[in-house]
Amino acid sequence: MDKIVLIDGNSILCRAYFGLSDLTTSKGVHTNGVKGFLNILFKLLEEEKPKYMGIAFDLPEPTFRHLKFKEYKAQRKPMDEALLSQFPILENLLRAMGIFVMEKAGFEADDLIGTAATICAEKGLDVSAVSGDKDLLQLATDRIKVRIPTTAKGQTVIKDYNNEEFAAEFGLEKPSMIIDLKAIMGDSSDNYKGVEGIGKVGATKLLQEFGSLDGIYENLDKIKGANHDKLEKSKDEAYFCRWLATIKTDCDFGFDLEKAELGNIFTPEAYALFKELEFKSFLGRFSEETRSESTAVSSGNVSLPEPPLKVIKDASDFASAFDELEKEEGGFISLSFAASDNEDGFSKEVVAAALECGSKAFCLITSGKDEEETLLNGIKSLVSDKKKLAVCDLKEISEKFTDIKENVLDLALVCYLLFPGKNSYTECDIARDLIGSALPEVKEVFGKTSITEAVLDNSFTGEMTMKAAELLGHYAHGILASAEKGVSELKEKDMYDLYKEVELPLMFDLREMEAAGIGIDRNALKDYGSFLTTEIQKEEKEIYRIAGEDFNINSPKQLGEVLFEKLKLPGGKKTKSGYSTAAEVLEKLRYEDPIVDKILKYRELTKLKSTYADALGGFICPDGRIHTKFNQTVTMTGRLSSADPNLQNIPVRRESGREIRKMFVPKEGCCFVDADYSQIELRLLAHMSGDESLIQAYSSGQDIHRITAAKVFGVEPDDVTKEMRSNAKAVNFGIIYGMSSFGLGQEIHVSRKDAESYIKQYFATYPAIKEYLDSLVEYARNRGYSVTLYKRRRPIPDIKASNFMVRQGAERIAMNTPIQGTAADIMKIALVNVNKALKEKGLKSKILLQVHDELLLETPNEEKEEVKKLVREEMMKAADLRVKLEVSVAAGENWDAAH
DNA sequence: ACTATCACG
DNA sequence: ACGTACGTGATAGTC
Repeated sequence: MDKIVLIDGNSILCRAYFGLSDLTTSKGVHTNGVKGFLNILFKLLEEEKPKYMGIAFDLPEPTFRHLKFKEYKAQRKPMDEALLSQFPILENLLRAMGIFVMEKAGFEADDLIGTAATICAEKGLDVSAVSGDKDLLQLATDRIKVRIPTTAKGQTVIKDYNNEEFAAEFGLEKPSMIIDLKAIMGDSSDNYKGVEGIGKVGATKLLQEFGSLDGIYENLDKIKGANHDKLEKSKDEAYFCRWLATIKTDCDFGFDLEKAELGNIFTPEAYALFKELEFKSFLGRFSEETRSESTAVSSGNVSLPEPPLKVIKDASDFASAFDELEKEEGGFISLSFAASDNEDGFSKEVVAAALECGSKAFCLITSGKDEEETLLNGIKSLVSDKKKLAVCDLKEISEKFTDIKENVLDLALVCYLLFPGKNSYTECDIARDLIGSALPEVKEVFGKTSITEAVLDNSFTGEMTMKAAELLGHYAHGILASAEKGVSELKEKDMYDLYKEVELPLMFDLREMEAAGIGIDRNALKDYGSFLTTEIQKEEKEIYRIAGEDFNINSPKQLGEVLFEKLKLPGGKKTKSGYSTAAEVLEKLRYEDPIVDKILKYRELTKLKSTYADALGGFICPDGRIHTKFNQTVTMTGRLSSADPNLQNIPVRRESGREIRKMFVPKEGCCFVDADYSQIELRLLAHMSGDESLIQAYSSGQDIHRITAAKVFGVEPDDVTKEMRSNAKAVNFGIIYGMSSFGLGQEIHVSRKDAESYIKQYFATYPAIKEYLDSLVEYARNRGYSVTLYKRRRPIPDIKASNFMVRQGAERIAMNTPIQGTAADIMKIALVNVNKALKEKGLKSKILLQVHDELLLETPNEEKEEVKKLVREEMMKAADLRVKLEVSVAAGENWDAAH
């Protein structure tokens, strides 16, 4: 049977707009609603595979009905400009995709859908009517299915209504009865009242008894008491509301089924618009052909003329290129490179480099280490204080450029500071975000993620190499064109120092750390893995025995069924897809059944085995060490992150996990020196808020959690119990996270009310902190972003969200980011200074890891005492605050022992 | 590609 | 009446 999907464009766009957090293109065009709309549209197309589709929009005109509506709707808040602006964008996009847009002056989208749905149902089509609210429900029949998608966190769930579902939810026989229901109960969103004093429950009861509004009034004398009077009084209003609530099914707007037939919606025109709207995730849906057809239409508009690119494959001709570049004027020479993996497993070899300066552009292609060296020396000879090297993401080859590190402008770092929170900082992103020009994506040109991969796969056939060279040329051009803008933007936002003094030198240091790697005891790791296997098998056996069946314990779905259905443990639904089996939930069921303990144990062991014991082994390089990647452009707060493997989440809290940590070992003749800031975030809170009593507590060197406990619980510091101290500690953490009483209560297992009183007491003790946190929210509200002591910014658009939950989340972020971010800044400064001091003193010690407030160094035994002292001092003096930064240092023969 | 879970700060 | 602490990354399971 052929199908038609009819969509209420207004209502779905609104729903998508409020469901998705703010999203704008680099030019500031709001697109979140359109994006959400498309998510829903694609989901519908996939689920239903309709032959026809129509999307209706309101186009009101001052007819009588609309005058009436206007009167009612005038009292609604005016629509956001950010939402309003997305209607024309969406309609254009739909038209470009060849989708039938239904609108006619003087008609509401509801009425157009009602009419189209009726016509189609009569023709025998299956109809799906899609709306973001329940207004369309009255249309539901066996033939017409009303579908209501909800968007939460980018995820779309669609609820369907036929006769049955409707009856189950509303307790009314037929969907059409919703008209009468609304007539009585009114509709607050449209601001009409219906019968005053009768709400949903009362109205439903009346309709169940009398069948319809007419039925009710025909039997008015049978209705006793208050309802009788209310109904009598509001009769006119009720009938008027029924008229308002009725969706018309006979609008004459010339509905033509043929026009609604769907063709290929992924047209070249649509592709161009998708690109313009920067919907990268959707681009993959377009075919290769469409893409190339479209790129012919929408060419990039780089703001400088692109010089012709000379490709040089013969290294003996490199010198002439360098000569020509040397003569060019300009503050920057740009570099875009392709690098292949070396056999050591972590370093790279530059195999091609595009360079552009002034009006000259070259792409130099190398083969072999010697040629690489010629290339690198040539590049570096061109760079000076007056002509800086502009690049994107130099880190992976930065060890080759340490001699010119002062004169590097890494635009990936620049753009991270300017626009944190993006998921990538490629040349394409940079050129787009800084100068609004569109560079071709690697993926579009090669269908692969990296140029090297594409080129090497094709074993350097001439054609592929030329294509790669050309692409690198575009990138070098985009980078050169973006460099000035990047610097001026940084300066305007007062972040140039942060870039020059912190992020740029840090990049070189991080690369040193990555290259150094860390030693790990391969055999111990393997043995522990085997041990875990036998332990896991024991637990598994017991679990199956108690459950009375074998099942996949790793599947939350199956586990939930066993625990809550088969074994009937108490605990209801918690997550979207079923029962929650998180440790937090299971912890409370410990005493209900011995299986729970075993599952917790099983989880602990399998986590250790799969994420650590097994996985880490796979990262050991030929040198016997693990070389993690420290990402410098990932987090929203300014922290680093570690990946491949993540060495910032190696277990420490439990003994079983610390076994893993013990396997990280220094090389022969060395020990580990581990230094960590003690309570840096709380100390920062004291400094930044200026709260005298917290500052005082710190400067007198007292146990801060104990002091807090004494003040919050109203006892002498000596009378603070263990439990009071640990609760106070949770309060201290909570403050940093912008806590809610609910969250705190959850964390320390007390009622929301008790938690509330702790918080109240805390703020009474430290009044300046309350003021400070409020001021952070106020700041973010006024400026749309938060800022750290060192001027790092984080945009917080949701601070103005109309959705309470979303806004409150943003407020917590506004409270946390300046603290967490400043701590991150300070650690970065400390890291750079420690590394500098080590070098100045000619020490051989190396920083291996950074774990947010901790540095791990590998130190020759004879340097141990000197390095301990040096690291501690450098970390302490990284920032000069009203509260002294305390650093604890220790040495050990493995990471656990040093910590 | 997304969810649930859990490791760390 | 909502549904709730901040920031990451990896795994296994499910779609």
